[in-house]
Amino acid sequence: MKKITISDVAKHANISKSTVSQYLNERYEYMGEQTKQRIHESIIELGYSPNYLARSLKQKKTFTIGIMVANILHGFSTKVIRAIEDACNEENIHTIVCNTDEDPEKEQKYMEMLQAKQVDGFIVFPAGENAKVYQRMLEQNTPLVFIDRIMSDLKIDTVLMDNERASELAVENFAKHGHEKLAVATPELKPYMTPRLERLSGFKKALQTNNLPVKEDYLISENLDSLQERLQHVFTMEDPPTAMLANNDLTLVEMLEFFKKSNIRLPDDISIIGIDDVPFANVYHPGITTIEQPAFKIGKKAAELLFDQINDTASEPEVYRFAPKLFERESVKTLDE
Amino acid sequence: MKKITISDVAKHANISKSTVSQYLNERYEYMGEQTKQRIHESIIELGYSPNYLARSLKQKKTFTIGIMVANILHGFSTKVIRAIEDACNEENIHTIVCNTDEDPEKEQKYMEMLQAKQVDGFIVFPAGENAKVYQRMLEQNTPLVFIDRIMSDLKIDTVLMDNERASELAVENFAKHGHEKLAVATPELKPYMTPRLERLSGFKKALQTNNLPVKEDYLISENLDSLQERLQHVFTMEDPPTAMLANNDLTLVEMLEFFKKSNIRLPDDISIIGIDDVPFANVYHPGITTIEQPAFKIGKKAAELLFDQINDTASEPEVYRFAPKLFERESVKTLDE
DNA sequence: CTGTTAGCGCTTTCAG
DNA sequence: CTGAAAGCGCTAACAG
Repeated sequence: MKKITISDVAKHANISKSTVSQYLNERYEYMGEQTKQRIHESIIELGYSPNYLARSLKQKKTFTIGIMVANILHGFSTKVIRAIEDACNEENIHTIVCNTDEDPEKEQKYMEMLQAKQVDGFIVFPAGENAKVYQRMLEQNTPLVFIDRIMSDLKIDTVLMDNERASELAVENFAKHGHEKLAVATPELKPYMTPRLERLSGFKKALQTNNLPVKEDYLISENLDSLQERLQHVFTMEDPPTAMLANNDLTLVEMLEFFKKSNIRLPDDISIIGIDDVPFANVYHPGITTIEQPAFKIGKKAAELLFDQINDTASEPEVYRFAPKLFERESVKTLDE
Repeated sequence: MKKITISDVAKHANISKSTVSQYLNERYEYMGEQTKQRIHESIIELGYSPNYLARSLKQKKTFTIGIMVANILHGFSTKVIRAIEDACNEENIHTIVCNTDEDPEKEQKYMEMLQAKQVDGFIVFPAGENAKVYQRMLEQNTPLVFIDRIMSDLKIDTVLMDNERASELAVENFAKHGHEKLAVATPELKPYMTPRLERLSGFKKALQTNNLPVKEDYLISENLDSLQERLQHVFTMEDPPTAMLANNDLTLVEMLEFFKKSNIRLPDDISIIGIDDVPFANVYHPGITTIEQPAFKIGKKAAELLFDQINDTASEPEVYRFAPKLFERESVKTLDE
């Protein structure tokens, strides 16, 4: 089946290409009613469908954006992406999402290929040390917004959760229930991993403002692979914590696995709170108190900021933070005096 | 910053456009070593990056495919997508994924827009009654492969799990542990929802081959919203089941919620198995025996089939089924005589 | 080994 | 109100 083009339609309707083009772009201000009719009929008769590629080439706009994410398998990313896609759908924009696996080279390659495909902009969860790449985009005026990680050297719109507030929420909840020996577990820290860093610093700050002791041994930052060993160590200390914050969902799962294996009972032996939403929070025994990231708000905002940049209606780049929300369930035990 | 094009490079290198084009496409068979050098230098000096749009227009190939999925928030879809993207990455193909929310109109609109963008093909989780749309694609020779749902009227490559086998696996496991009163819960059935249908039919068949009674009351197919009520009813019958299969992850969660609320203990009061992988299977008390879909294999195969169609190396359309895998944990109790 | 030429399918002045 | 013509950036014969 041969591709049929605008010229075929024009010929069929006995009219010129440009008029058909006008019609397609709904610029029928001065167009004859019957011309319109004729075009319309020809289009359906021929089963014409326009070639956006050609249009984009001319208009220098593809109505396509790129999203760079570490891994779509991660729940937070997936939600953010969904929110972005919903926002894009309203504007008839499509999204190409790429998994960088936290590999800066892979990210760079993807971004360059998408640029070659002339995408209108990028929303990226930055994969670490790629500053020069972003810098170049900036210089080329490529619309760009970051999610989740702040790169302080770069003037780029960034949207993320108020991570310090999240830890604070957790600490306050533990404190309210009478806990004083608070621990936190976070995966390995890297300088560009804003959320982990901020959640940890927020935790420490909150300890202080709540006049709670900060014990270095309780501040666990460890590769997920070896987290369980580390926990093993902490929970065989003579004065183990009574409450523990999981800095993200993966950490939570590791913790739970460890507790299960070690026969440490929730919430009697240990109270926990997890940052990040997990699908089983409700059905677990006990239900797990969680602090959710406003993933949809974050995605929506990021999309809006990008659209503003694309449409040249953007203001100065800023960092936008969204409030976390605590869902109290049963995993924090109330301690009596 | 003005976009710099192939002509600029040609001019800068004192050479013609076509030679530069050759260079870019690595057809430097007869190209002078120094010409190559010159081009190379000009390219970096000018910071040239090719415009794939223009190339695609000419070549009639965009190296982009569309994926239509009900909702990326669903775990199975996400995994399949990830597998597809990995396969695409090897071929330098990009994917545009669209959420249809099971809405055929939305699906149709998306597919038509992507066709207008000249994508090279589609992988789709069909959203129900859109046969005419697919039919048209077929007639236009648009490469197309289905995942998860079979549309028997259409000759289209389809890849999915062997769903009947999954239920059979569950029944066998229950039987092995001495259970005879087996129930199954599935969300609402629609004629095009192959997996649900097949899992249910597989369940019944397996009951028979294992000489187990099939009791209609135990075959629960219900909207997720009202599933809990229905379970309530089943578990207050005089002769409740001792084992129950959750036909998918969402159903599992509903079931667990119900059991928790109703103080029905796992696995003492009820044994369960869930089809679909869930992130908490291991950490739950008790660990939940699950039957996993080979999502990655499915995604990979779908991508390969699509590539074959794109490259005109495809054989006759077929249905490909992949084996499920059972992970035994602690949610099935062994019954004594 | 390199340059010329003619498009890919569409949009967009600019005349008429 | 409609048509002619140029051109978006690149590729692909075909000459030379």
